[in-house]
Amino acid sequence: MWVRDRDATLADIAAAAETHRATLHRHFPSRTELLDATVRSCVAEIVTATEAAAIAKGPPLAALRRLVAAYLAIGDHIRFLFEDLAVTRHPAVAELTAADGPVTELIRRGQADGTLDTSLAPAWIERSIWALVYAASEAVNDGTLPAHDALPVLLRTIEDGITRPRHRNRPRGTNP
Amino acid sequence: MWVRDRDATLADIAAAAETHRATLHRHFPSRTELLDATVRSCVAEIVTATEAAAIAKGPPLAALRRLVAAYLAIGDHIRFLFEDLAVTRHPAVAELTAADGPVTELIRRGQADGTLDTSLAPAWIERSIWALVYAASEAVNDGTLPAHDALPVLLRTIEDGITRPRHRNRPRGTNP
DNA sequence: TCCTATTGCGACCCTGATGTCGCATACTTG
DNA sequence: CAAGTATGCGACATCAGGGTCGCAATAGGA
Repeated sequence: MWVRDRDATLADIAAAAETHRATLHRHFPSRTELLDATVRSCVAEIVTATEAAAIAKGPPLAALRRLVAAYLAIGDHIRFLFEDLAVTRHPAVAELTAADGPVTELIRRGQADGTLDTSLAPAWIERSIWALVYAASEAVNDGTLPAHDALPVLLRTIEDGITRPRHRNRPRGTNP
Repeated sequence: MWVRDRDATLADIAAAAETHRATLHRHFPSRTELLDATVRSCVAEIVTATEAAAIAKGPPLAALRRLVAAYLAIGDHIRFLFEDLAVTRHPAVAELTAADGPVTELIRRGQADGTLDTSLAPAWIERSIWALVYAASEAVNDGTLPAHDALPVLLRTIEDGITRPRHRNRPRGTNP
């Protein structure tokens, strides 16, 4: 796979790509440019997924669920961007998370219509979603969480936390 | 501070410790031994905090709250251990998270007494707690979340998720 | 078929970081 | 005060990894 470990040598990466180190240098003059390109590619993937989820339309909670599902589906990319601080601090990634973007807007909509907790700051809600999506993806990746439960479990955790439900009257989950 | 960046040169670390690189080598022959020692120290800190929270005693939810508060208080250490994959994979850390330890036991107790959701696997609950504690610590660290709200906000998120409360009848939080 | 672009491959240099030593200088402890 | 210990300090060896180059082989298109 790609740059699984940031420690990976260019030789390792080339080997993983079944090519030669020199060839790698022909495409990406320096190591940092390779990293940049990879990061940008991943960020683009996430942006695409976000747009595909049509966040701005429909009830906020449903939109949020679509978004989370979309993110979980590209968990590899999410993990790559957030598993390494040096990558996470990359401008492109920082912009993705820090910015007051469409996700923040969605959260505000959710708070406005009474779906989401207004006592939590949108920035924190957004961050906690990222954190849980990352955790779920990691869990799926290392086999702790079966892939087919991952989404409902993740949604349940994000929406209602880990305590026992007091009353269960809202539909949830996307699979039967 | 310590090994804030794993990329930090030994010279950097020595400088940060206001000492000389050679002196560092006298204490820790190799770089990896230094890392080991630091990781072990952090893990020990966490173990101590866990024990101090007296997890095994009292109502599970209250115990969980004590635990989360304790973890948040040593957020620096938690971040250090989890912000870098190479560190996270360190045997000592892996043992801390993967093991079926006292926290897992606490979660089982919580599920048994009806406090925690039994539809979520204990391993997942444990992981999501780590993820949210990490996220909160990070948020406090970078100024996104005011330090004084961090704990109640974190507990709220862990326990009830991000959706609007249907009924609020349980006391929460440790500060007025 | 021939021409061109791309790749494989090995050799090379260079930089930066690690690890080692020897010595001079405090600092503490008896 | 004296001995032993820890530290500051610079010099040095080593080495892994990044980046460059030239050349042969191959593929692919006109």
